[in-house]
Amino acid sequence: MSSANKNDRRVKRTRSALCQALIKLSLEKRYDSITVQEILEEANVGRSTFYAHYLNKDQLLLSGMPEKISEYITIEKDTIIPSVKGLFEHMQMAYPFFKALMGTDGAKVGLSRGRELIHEQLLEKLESMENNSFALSVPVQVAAEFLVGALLSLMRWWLDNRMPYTPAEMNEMFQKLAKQGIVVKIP
Amino acid sequence: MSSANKNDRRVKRTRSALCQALIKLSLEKRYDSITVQEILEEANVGRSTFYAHYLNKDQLLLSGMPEKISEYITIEKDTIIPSVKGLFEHMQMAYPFFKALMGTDGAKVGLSRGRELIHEQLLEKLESMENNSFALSVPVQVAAEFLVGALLSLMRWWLDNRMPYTPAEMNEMFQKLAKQGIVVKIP
DNA sequence: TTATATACTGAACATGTTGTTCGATAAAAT
DNA sequence: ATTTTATCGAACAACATGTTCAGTATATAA
Repeated sequence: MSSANKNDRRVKRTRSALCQALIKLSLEKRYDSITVQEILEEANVGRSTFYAHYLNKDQLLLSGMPEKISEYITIEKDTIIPSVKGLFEHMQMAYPFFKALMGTDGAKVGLSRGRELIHEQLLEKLESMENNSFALSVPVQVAAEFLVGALLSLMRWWLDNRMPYTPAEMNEMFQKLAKQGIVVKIP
Repeated sequence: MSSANKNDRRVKRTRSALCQALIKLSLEKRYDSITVQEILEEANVGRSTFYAHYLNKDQLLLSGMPEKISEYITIEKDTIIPSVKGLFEHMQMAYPFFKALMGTDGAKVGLSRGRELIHEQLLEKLESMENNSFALSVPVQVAAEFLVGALLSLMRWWLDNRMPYTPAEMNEMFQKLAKQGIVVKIP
């Protein structure tokens, strides 16, 4: 694969067209049910050209994924739990892509990779947190799994429901849930 | 499909063989990569017979899934968050099946259905909770998504890591995380 | 602008999977 | 023993995947 002179206009044009086509299609139907054939037709690209660039459909999707989620999950001054405001903002900006990637009918491979990235990042933050006058209520591994699952779930729900809250609100709620739990005693 | 005299010995034998074969295979390789052909060979069942019983591979898997998770997520006397001890116990008993269903390399359709069932159940419990001198810190929908994701994530992690804690311990940790959050201040 | 390099096309191909059909056979139920 | 029906197994069409190759179009660089 990989003809790969990334600066050649034709290469950029082809890759872009394929990526756009996949995203467009994935907003119309289940990711699993999308065939390479359909992508080719939508993008007006030849079959052999596709395989000159990507190994398969999944690799095409992953090629559009940022390498580091780190930049979007940050620790802010007076918070204990990492902030995910930047993450939701980024999702908002690239909504169709993330919908394709992690929506209910999205790509398993996308969710899987996303989970890895977020897990990595969150685990690091949690571990650094432990040296900071705070202790976890359960083993780090368990806390990390709990949080990753919860966060991914919220992300997905937010995408599926057309982003019903602002990124700031989502972050606030995530903070509250993670830090204080889901329940508040009535005074 | 559906020859469907469920009492016929042959039917029971065939269905059982197919189900066992799928589970066995899914412990050896990724669910996605398992073909009907392989299942047939493993189960020693004819191709046409398979399609007489199930629409496809996914339906075969789902046929082994309990209709109601309700029985395994219960509300106990002095807890606020529903208990998931029974759920983990049930997973322990049917470990290979649940590994196939929801392990990292498990079936997307299985996870998806599992999510629906647990979501339903958890939402109901949360709503009934609200009438009971407790309030949620965020909208019910958000809390439910958060909890479902977190729980599924823990379940999957627990299966992937060969059940490193007892069901009672998993329940305790889930309770703590959900009720009080992940962090505890050092005294 | 011309020359060269190379990305793209499109069709053909082998391979593998899916789901269906049907007559023959085996094994249940009665 | 007879009837009913589940299973077999082979053949089939439809479709998707990934590869190959000669011809064409189009960047880039001189």
